[in-house]
Amino acid sequence: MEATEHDKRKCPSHLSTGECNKQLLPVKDALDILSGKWKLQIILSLTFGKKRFRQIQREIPGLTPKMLSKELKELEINELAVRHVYDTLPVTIEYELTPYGRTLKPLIAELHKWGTKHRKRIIAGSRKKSG
Amino acid sequence: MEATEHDKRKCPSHLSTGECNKQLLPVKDALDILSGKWKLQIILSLTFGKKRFRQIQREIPGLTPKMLSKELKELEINELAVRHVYDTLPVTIEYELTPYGRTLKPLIAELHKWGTKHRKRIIAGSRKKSG
DNA sequence: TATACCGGTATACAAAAGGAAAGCGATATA
DNA sequence: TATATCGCTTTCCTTTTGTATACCGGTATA
Repeated sequence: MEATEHDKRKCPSHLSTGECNKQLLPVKDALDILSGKWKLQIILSLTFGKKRFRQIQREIPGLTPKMLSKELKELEINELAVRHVYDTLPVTIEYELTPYGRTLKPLIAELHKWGTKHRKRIIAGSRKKSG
Repeated sequence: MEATEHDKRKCPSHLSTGECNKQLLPVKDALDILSGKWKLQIILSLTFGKKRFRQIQREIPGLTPKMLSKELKELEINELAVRHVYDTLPVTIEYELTPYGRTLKPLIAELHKWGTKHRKRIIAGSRKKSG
């Protein structure tokens, strides 16, 4: 009843392969937004308040201005962060998480939850393998 | 009271920068497991039952054996999938999601939820920008 | 004048991810 | 003998991602 006789079975009968993949698009979107070497750290940095460019850079060792610039732009495009320009002399610029950006919080919390369990499991597993 | 006078503020006072980054490691783990061009599709394919190598490949247009092989290995290492070798002639091989692999479901659902809202928001936004 | 900070950009390069195509040993089919 | 299927691996190549470094115009500070 559960062996190898399901050669044609793929998706639930009401979904074509194409529809299945379509379901994955939003998942990929969410994943893309969080992916990239510095995104999470930058988002985390901004959850603690408005920050200036150099300030973020100083907080995150190894982060180059090019990368920071690029990632901040992506956050802006996705409306997760805003760039404020203050009319001082010289101009002061600050980046801030938007309320929308803060809606990522529960999602990141879920990732953290699963990731924490996974760390325990895999580390425990590798200990066992040689014991 | 919320302008530029918080130059030293970074993390909550009880967390050092190092501790903050440590909190991000499990999040990155979870992200890494789901990242990669074909992972989600492969996982999805396996949620509908055991599958043989070529079978998965046929279901996912564009997926090369090299990539499939690589991604399946990663799933195995993380104990999200198992590789069964049946003693037939020639040997038959099947891949299956583990119960542990199925624990990804709620996480993927969360990603889907957020991603769906985000799609709507960004698509609506880009319509507005030229209207 | 020289130095440093600000908010970045530009250029060149290296590393990682992914794609295209061929091939391998085995079995089956004609 | 020639062809095809299975479960992959290998090699070479392109694209994407990230790094290193220098630089820009502007202001401030010595």
